[in-house]
Parts: sequence; structure tokens; C-alpha cells
Amino acid sequence: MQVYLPRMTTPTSTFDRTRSTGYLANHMARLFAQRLHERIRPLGLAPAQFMSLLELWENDGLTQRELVERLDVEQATMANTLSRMERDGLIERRAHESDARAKRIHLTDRARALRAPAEAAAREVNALALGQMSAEERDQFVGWIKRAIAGLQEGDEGEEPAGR
Amino acid sequence: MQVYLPRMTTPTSTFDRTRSTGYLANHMARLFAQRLHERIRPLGLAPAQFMSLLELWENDGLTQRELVERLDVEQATMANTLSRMERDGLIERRAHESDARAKRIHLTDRARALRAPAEAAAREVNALALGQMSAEERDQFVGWIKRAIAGLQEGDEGEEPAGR
DNA sequence: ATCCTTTGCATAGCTTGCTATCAAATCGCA
DNA sequence: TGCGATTTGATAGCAAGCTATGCAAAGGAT
Repeated sequence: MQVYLPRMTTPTSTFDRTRSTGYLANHMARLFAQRLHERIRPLGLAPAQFMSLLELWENDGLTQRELVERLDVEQATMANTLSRMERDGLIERRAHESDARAKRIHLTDRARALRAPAEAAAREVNALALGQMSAEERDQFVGWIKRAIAGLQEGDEGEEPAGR
Repeated sequence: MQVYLPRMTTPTSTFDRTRSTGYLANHMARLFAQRLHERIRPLGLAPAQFMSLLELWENDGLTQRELVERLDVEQATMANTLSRMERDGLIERRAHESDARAKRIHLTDRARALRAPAEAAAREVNALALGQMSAEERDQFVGWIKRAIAGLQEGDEGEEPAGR
């Protein structure tokens, strides 16, 4: 039954961060990055470099633009990450054969050699997070994250009006 | 039935980032931050400032150390965030009454006034992400994120041996 | 052929995360 | 009492995310 409670001057728990998906997503992502970083640091890698390598290991010679589209980061972010990777001897930027503006990103031998240990590190970190879950639970978890991503992408302010 | 396939020189899809929880968690968190930022930017707020305000709105006068523990970021990160908030007139650092090292963080009127619109923005973003999910699904999703967080925290290398 | 727009990349400047150090204050204990 | 160890906070330096700009090359339309 509904009863009247004395009105508090300060509203309590108006927004509970410990129950906010956005807050928890941020926390979880920071922890993922930390655990990954401590494991790949000995390889001379940082998390965003590993992310870029994941794509380049499969598709050597992509342009910066293609990487940007596949990894969904801003062009400027990718340009800076690639510069650090070039500095560290992981990639080379070679001229594009038919477009003088573009450059093809090619892996060095060093970068190719890091594939197995780096991927093993990432699998280790995923296992930490998913530890107790069954295969079905993991699939459902991943599915929900993907649904959340889709919802957040639709919510983009600058979204193009459909059909253009 | 198991058949032998020709051995590829390059292992294909050794690690599929589109199925990696860590990769997806990073992507989801970036999108959450982007959607939140576009909504609270007009208020003069950035995401980490909002996160700190969530705690200070409930507990004005915490020390930096207390904020660090509650939000699980490094002390240096919090010190810098607080400096920007001070610069922007959101907080004041006042002397602690019994410990000359510590400072109490107090909100300004401006910060207090931003509570309602900022929390509304955050709720909007959460709704974008959770859009179609039922209440039960949301609870389960949040529960799994928390389990992942717990697993990742245990996996901390520098963890203290239990009982010390 | 010549403009104008679009595209690919680089750069500057900002926030937020991290590690590593440092100074000052406090605490604990001999 | 005093001294070493711990604690609190600031600062430097780096990675990686973002927006905003600028430039040169490519493409398109007239």
C-alpha cells in the first residue's frame, strides 16, 4: 500500500551508478584494457596497437580509411596510432599504386611474429572475464553487448537521414 | 565426419575480434562515452567529470582518496580530473580539518544545479543501449557485466596475497 | 579544360586513462 | 622523543579517444 514518506531535501539514489549499464561498461572496458596491457606490454604492444594488428594480421595492405571503417574509430585516432606503430617498427606506410592520397599499411616481420603470443594474451584475458560462464551464457552475453552497440550506434546524433 | 583440409600457410581467423568480449566491451564503452558526451557537453561537462559528480552529489566533502576508492581509478587520474573540475568551477578543494595532507572536495552551486539534467542525459543513453530488453534481461545483463568485472579484478597481477 | 566538391591523411588541442616520482604530513614504534 | 615507513596529493610523461582544421589529390559537372 502506498504511504507518504517525509520529503527528503536531497533526493537519494536518483541515479545509481552501480546499476547503470553505461557506468559498468566503462569500468569493465578499463579493466579489460588493463589486464590486456600488462600481458602485451612485454611484447612492446599497447591495446590500440593490438586492435589494429588484429585487422592487419588478417588483411595486410589495407589503407588507413579501410582500417578506420573496420575498427570504428575516428580517422585522427587511427592516424596517431599508426604513427606510433610506425615509430615502433610494427608497420610501414607505402604509396598506394593508384591513389596518391592514400597509403597502404604493411606489417613488418616483427609485427607478424607477435601474432601468436599477443592473441594468446587476449584469450587469457577473455577467459578471466568469462571464467565461470557456460558456452551458452557467453554467447548470450556477447549477443547482448552487440545489441547494446547497435542501439548506441543508432542513437548517433549526426546520423544521416535514411535514404540519401 | 572429420576430413583433412589442406594446411593454410596463414592461420585464418585465429582470433575473431567480432566475437571477443574484450574487444566488444571496448567498443560498447566508447559508444556509451560518445553518446553521453554529446548530451552533457552543452552542460559544460565531460564523462569523467560526470562520473565524479555522481559520487559527490551523494557525498559532498569526500577526500580525493575516498573518491579514488569508490570510482576505481588511479589517484593521478582523479587528481587531474579534479583539477579540470576546479578550473571549470564545479568543485572547490578545501583544507581537511584534521589531516593537513588531505583536502575535502566540495561542490559549487553550479555543480549542484547540473544534477537533474545530467542524470536525465545518462538515463537517455542507457535507454538507447538497453532499448528492447525486458527488465529481466537488463538485470541479467548487468549481472554478467558485474561478474566479468569481478573476474577481471581478481586477475590483477599486483594483487595482494590473501590475508596480510 | 576548369571549377567545385569530396576524399584521404596529417596535425593541433583537449580529456581521460595509465605508470613513475616526489614532497609533505602522519603514524607507529623503539 | 624521534625516526623510518606509510599515506595523501601533485606532477611529468605517455597512449588513445575525440573534435576541428588544413592540404593535396581525385572526381564530377558544365
